[in-house]
Amino acid sequence: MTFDKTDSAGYLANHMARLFARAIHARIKPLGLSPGNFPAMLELWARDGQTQSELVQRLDIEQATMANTLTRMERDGLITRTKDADDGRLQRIWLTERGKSLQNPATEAARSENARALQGLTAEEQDAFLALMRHVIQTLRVPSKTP
Amino acid sequence: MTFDKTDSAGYLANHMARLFARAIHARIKPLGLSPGNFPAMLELWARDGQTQSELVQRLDIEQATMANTLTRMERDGLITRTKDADDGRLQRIWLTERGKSLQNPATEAARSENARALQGLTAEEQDAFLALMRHVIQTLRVPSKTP
DNA sequence: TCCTTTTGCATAGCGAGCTATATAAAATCG
DNA sequence: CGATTTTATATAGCTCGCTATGCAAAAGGA
Repeated sequence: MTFDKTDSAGYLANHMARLFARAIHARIKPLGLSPGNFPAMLELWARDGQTQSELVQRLDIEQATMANTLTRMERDGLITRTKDADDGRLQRIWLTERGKSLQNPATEAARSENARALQGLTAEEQDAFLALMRHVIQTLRVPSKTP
Repeated sequence: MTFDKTDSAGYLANHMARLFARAIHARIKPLGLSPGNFPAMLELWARDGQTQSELVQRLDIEQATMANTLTRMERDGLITRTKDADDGRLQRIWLTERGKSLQNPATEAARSENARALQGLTAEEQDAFLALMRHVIQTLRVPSKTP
């Protein structure tokens, strides 16, 4: 039995994600951003002052991964962390002025890279592609019970 | 201007690839494999004794990444490396017996995880999804010239 | 109230991706 | 032929994903 990697959804997903990361990295590096902190920035641009656990939940990232990412982002002057006054366990995450100022250029970079990646597809194909990815993501999010 | 991550091909690609990696990792861990060495194993199962640079080219992975992956695979008893007699620069990569023996269980694991991920899609939708990913990969492989 | 459990975050340690750089062997060029 | 360039691999050092653990604060139960 042969196994053709170009017929494997998992292989193609990995390859495509690596190519997206390479491309977006090249675009946002001049802004002082990197692919790993982009999702957190998106969340914070939408609502500043979220807690770490809120970000973890919304982005489907492990808590430890988020903690490390936030440490790098703080080091790089994108965010600050403050303890919540009411609940001493909570760390609230706040964008710095520099972090806020990157919203327009960064989202513009992402938008244009997305457009480039989907170029050559009709509008209907683009919509279908996004819908298919969302569907597969939903399916994969329910863990497989390997019996 | 809002930026919805669930409308972003790059964000969805990253999320989907992480979910695939989590799932396939759970399935092949009992075999002593991990997601990163699966592509190299696929190549070697198809043709044993390839050089590192051949693997790099076929898998679209950076040379340094491949070198490190092969070091781990050698450590884990999946492969051995031998210097080529004719060209002293070349390292040829050979599967161990254990490496060869994993072909059937590993490809079976990948096949069934792929099937699970695409479950709920019609056969036509599944084909279309793979074709769309291949198309986007081809587009992304030509580097963007940011002017 | 005190003890236990739950929750939120941090840290250690590994895999796997990347860039940049070093080194050896082969190929090429004057 | 000798010097230079090219090719193949290795290494250093970073990001960012993961699991496993530890610890402090809050919540809940006897």
